[in-house]
Amino acid sequence: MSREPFLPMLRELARCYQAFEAYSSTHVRSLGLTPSQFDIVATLGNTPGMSFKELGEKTLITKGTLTGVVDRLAAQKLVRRRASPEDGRSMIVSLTPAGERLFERVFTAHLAHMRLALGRLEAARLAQIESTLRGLREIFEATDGRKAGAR
Amino acid sequence: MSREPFLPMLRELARCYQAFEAYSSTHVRSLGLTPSQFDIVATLGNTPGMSFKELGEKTLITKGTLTGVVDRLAAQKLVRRRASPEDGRSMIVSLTPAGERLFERVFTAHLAHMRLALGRLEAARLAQIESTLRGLREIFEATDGRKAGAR
DNA sequence: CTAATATTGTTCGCATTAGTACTATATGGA
DNA sequence: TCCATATAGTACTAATGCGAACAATATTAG
Repeated sequence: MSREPFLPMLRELARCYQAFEAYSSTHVRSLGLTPSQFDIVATLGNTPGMSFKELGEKTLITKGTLTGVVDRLAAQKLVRRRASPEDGRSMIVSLTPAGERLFERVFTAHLAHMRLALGRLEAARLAQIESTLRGLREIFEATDGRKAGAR
Repeated sequence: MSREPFLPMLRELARCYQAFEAYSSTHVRSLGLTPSQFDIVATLGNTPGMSFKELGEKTLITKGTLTGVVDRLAAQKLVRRRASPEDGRSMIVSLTPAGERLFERVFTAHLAHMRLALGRLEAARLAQIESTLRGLREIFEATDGRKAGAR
């Protein structure tokens, strides 16, 4: 068979992320937003707005997807686009007043929901988990996938 | 602001999983499969087949999605459905001979690719990461999201 | 046995996702 | 200046992904 010692760990990574997503997104959807829409509203809250590029980096949504998600939020009058005064290629996305109100309501509720699950974890434990995750992420980011055949 | 101590950890969880997905799926796609298709082929490899329910549980793909993914694999003659002899509601999915050949080729290549990134991690370190992830997952699974308002 | 209930897989609607090609604009160097 | 290249966002395609409704079959209460 395979006998690769890292497979159980990878399986647990996928299951852990799925469990987080299931816990978080069920609540987000009950508030009337998709997870992506929530990410965007939460990221734009209490900011003067930002470019698609910056918004994509913060939310981990690729630009092709972002166009569509912002389109649907704009159709609901929750965000607005305006041209960047500095870069003719760039668009600034920001919350409308209705978007700000939604942000206040939904972000607070979602924080409370997450606190339900994670509120009992101590700071040191949180830091340890975060450090473990960062270490693993850096391994993937540092590995050059192009030389897949190399030893 | 928020000042929730768990937010940085959640952000790192999302980034870590994304980095894994990016590393893994780029390679899988270069082999001609989508990540979901690869998961299914890898799960069915070296088995006599299994029901949609079991396949969905192992791959973390929900049943509604699974129908479509299996449809597309079946259109490529890589998997086949047959009725379960035990349960009239249930379908058994298994690899065709072409699917078996694909499994051998693609699974081996993907393991090598993952070994590139993770091969240097020691067993103890892997176990520690896995344990951290399992602990976090169990917190999400144990928390009843329905009483979101409760203390 | 029979009605109520649960489970399995499919279908549907809607939204996201990655990848690629494309347009418009910026930026660099000759 | 002018050209080559890089970058920002959009358009497009194909494939997930989830939730809800559905038909067929199984299970259980009575």
